[in-house]
Amino acid sequence: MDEAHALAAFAALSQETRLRIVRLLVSAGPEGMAAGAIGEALAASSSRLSFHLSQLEHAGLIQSQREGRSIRYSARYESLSGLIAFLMRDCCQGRPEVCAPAVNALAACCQTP
Amino acid sequence: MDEAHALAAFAALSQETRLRIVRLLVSAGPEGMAAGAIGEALAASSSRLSFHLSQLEHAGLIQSQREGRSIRYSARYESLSGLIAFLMRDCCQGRPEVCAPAVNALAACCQTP
DNA sequence: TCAATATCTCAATATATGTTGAAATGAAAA
DNA sequence: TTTTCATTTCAACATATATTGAGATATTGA
Repeated sequence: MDEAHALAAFAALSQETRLRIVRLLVSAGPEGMAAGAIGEALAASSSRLSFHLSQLEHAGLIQSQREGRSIRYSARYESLSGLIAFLMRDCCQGRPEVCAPAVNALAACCQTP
Repeated sequence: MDEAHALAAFAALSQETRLRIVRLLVSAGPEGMAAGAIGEALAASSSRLSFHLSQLEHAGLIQSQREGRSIRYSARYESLSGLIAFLMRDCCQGRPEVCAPAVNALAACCQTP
């Protein structure tokens, strides 16, 4: 993850519809969801949804795969990880207590059974 | 961290100068840096810097404290943690391997001695 | 108090972004 | 091979954002 990619990713995440799409896909897991299902979940028109999905894909935050008539979108977890790592790089400088809250906050998501 | 705050934070991070400021302050530690030192490090004019610092502060990503003639800015680590947690909420759905890369990427920042 | 330093505010300008609705594309089923 | 379904493209419009330079405000030291 370099600065240009991080900027594109943050810009993509700074729009309501797109942030909702990403969060929906993050919680949908690696299987993702068909575009139509996403649009239904978010009450977005097809052209609006398509516009935002394409922005997210260009930013590298999601990926797509055709499946019959539908197109299935899923979160790219590696990009999200990379973005987080880029933002927090060198956060400690030898004092882990500084960024421990961030580490714990993220680790907590893995303990929701 | 709610959606509105997350959107404001991502919008703040989606601009080159502001992303650089945040990363500079993240690695500067809790003591932060004076506005002048930030401007010097980033080669930004005073009005431009002031504009972006104020956006970042409004977004809750940094905080300021006057110190004599200068104003010292520092990263708000709790906000960054909250943002990460908001983005990745429910990423696992019982399958920790899905978001383990993100957890590891962040934890790695604390092991740079 | 006066001058110097540090930072902020404002107005003008330029640029980028999101929404809508209609029409086009592409794949599958009848 | 025509129809149906799912998604994308396009143009027009409205809105938001970043930069610049000049001037204003606040704090300190002479």
